Amino acid sequence: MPVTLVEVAARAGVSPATVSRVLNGNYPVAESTRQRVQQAVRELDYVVNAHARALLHSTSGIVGVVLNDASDPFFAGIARGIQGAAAETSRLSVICNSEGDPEQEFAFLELLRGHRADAVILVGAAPEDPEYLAEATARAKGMLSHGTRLVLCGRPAPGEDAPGAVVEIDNAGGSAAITRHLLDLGHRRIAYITGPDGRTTTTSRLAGFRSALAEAGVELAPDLVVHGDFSREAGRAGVERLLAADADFTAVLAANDLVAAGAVHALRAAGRRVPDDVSVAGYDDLPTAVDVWPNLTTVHVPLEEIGRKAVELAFGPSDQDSVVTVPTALVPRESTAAPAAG
Amino acid sequence: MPVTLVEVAARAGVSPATVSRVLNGNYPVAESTRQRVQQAVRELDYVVNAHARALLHSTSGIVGVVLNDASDPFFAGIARGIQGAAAETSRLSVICNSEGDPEQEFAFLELLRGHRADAVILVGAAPEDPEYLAEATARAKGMLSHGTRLVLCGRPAPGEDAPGAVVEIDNAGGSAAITRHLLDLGHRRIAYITGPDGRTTTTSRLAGFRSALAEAGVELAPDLVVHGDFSREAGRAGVERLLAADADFTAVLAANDLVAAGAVHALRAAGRRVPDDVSVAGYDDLPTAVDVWPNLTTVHVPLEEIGRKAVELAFGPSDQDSVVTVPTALVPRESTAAPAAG
DNA sequence: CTGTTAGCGCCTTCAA
DNA sequence: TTGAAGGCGCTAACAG
Repeated sequence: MPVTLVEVAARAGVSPATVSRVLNGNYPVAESTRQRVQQAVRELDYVVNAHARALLHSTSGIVGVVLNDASDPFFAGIARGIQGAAAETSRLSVICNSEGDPEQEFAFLELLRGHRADAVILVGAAPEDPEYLAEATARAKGMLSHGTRLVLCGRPAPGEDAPGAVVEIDNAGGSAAITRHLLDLGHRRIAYITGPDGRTTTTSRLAGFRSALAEAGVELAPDLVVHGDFSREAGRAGVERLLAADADFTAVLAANDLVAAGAVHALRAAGRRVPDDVSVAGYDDLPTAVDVWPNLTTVHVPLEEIGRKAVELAFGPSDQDSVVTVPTALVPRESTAAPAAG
Repeated sequence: MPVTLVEVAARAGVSPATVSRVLNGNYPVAESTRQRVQQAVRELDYVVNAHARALLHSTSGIVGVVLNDASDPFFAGIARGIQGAAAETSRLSVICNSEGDPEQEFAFLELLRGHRADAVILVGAAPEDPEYLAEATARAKGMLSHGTRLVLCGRPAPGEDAPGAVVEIDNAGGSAAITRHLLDLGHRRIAYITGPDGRTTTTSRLAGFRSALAEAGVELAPDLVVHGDFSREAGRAGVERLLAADADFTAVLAANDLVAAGAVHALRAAGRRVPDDVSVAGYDDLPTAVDVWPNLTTVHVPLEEIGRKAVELAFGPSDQDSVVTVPTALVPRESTAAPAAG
């Protein structure tokens, strides 16, 4: 149904090759001929078939992005950066929501490979399951050997020998920094609501928290760590569990800002004032951190920049695999304060 | 670099045609042959070249989504629905952020046409500029005549004769409903912070507000309508302008929840309690509506469902262009209450 | 400067 | 049940 180059050629009274040359502009064509061709292109409303072109070049101009859920503000931020950087080089970014399901993730990888994506960017925490790791590494090798660049984004490289570039977030560092912030305010009994179990991000953020406590010589009561995921609901449930267990804490550090938002709610519902009675801190500095009242103290993660960096690595000149670690920064706001005396 | 079907054929000791038949499964092949072919496919880690296939079928399996900004929760919600529905039919969704710029929007349309997208879904409010309308209508006709389905989502059809399917949001209706909610609580001096000027969504939400007031016989002071966009900042600035002008109001209705969140902030900063001194209401029921304190009274818009509906229209059996209007629903929460006496 | 030719990877007749 | 041949739309050689 769409117009083809041959039809344009016929209309302009030239050969297909000439039309192609006008379109691509990498070749001398007489001005008058060019005019006629462009005229015909406009009249027929012709657009080159990207597939036919991809067949020749074995490059498609598409960037695959595989993430848990693009409507989650964390992923949305990164995806935005990727999309922007890709668009600047006339590349199309294809977003695939894996819902955190490895099977779906692999299925999308396959689809993208079929479309000969120039690069695939895997965003977000990875399962720590060794079986997954093995499979992922194998897939990664497959993609690379078939000419698709692979970038891991927000997750560490699956192993020493695993190929591909990596944009890591300094999760442990940021987590330690915000923990020290709470310690500096005078908190000693800090509860922690984790992310989903068995994910790299969860582990490293928790590790940062523990290490900062250890460094300060503060012991962590085991009942102060409650498991959750990255949702508001987890924050609410986490605080409710802490309160039900009558746990003794003056601050809550949450795996991310959504969890922190949920925690603030639950605390308020239980009649505890934030930060007067309990301080709450989050992570990621999502846009919603300033919707929460009091505004969340959190750790800024430059999401959009991470996305751009990933594209840069994907198409950068460097042929060797590189690892970039993006720094994080403490953002003190109103949800944290010194603990009440006593 | 990637493996081709011919190589698989060679490895399996059969002809390319046979491999193709095994892959597509629409044709009888001897069981033993099938086995050998599948073996070869696995060994070589072969994936069909989607471009070569697209060349034959003139269908690509991709759905283009053009929106302002996928990291905006409104668009993110719709995009999520689209992506889910598309994935269920093995289609890839390509997200393009136009940043609200018509030129970029058209550029993406061009790109998507080049990729022979099976359908293009245009999401979000459209400029009301007649020049834009004309251009958009022309483009739409072009796409359709070249075999790409077009669905407008969250914007009205550009005109009577404009082609394509439409998923409309009942903006005027929802806006009228929430206005009545405020009226029922006893508010008479309601300020309104609008969306960006000259956009269909802005206009229809404002119209709903006005019509509900008119219906109730309440006159609207012109200084109570302040212009903004769909951001938190606009909400903040809007309230500050109202306060600076010493405007007389007991409630603020915002164009969406982000604006409402900003409004709540500014009111609190000015020492006005919500809802005791001033009620605030939003629109869209974005996830962040419950992060705001007090939780926002708003109008629920089924974003994900809208996305799914759009895909349905795009690939549904119906050949005629259809218009679906998605209903909205009032969600009363804590940010609205009866005005203080006096 | 322009036209002709061949082929990218695959699928679909048509024959065998 | 399988193979051979042609062509989808385009571009990169190679002539002219």
